[in-house]
Amino acid sequence: MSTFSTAMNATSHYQNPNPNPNQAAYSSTTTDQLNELLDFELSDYVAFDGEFEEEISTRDTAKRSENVENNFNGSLSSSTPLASNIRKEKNLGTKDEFRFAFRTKSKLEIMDDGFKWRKYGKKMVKNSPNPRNYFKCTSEGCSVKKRVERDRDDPNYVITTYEGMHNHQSPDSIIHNQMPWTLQPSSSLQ
DNA sequence: CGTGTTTGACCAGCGC
DNA sequence: GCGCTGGTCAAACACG
Repeated sequence: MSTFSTAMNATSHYQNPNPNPNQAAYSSTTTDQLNELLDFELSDYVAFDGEFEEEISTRDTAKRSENVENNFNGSLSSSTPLASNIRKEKNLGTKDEFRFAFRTKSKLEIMDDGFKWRKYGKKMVKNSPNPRNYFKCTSEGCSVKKRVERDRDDPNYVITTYEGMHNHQSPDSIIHNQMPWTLQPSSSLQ
């Protein structure tokens, strides 16, 4: 199966097995409302099919983020506010693993995406002054991982990469019956 | 005491 | 083979 098609379903039909881009919020609220509710902006995200290239999420981000933010701030109610932000990576490998990365303007590195994560590592990476944090989903039998790091080009942005697919519902969505991937800045995790 | 974080050590992959 | 780098492990630690 194509994992990219899964990603496309996720972006167009809210069937993302992973949390994320709170597109629903985009389509139903104004920028001001969003800014009031959330102190971050989703600025970019990338769906991967197969092999993931680390550089993709930071490559040329300055230019793209400008475009994205202009879109976001100027035409939020347009029909395709995110269309230009979806990028398909070449399928360079045969791995079936689902990977999904996006870039968020946020003061906080940790997004409360409804899932429960356990931090298992922190590493300084080459060519970046900021450490990369490694998380695993704590749900039993779920091996989804995510990496979180600040954009080396613009520390105001946080790059989050999800790897794998959740085999369960978001606990938060069960409790609150809300979109499971609605992101919220979290102060409960450090 | 249970749960989650920190952090140094370890391992695997890759380029030379 | 060796060194570099990214990713993971696990013991120690912190906290409620």
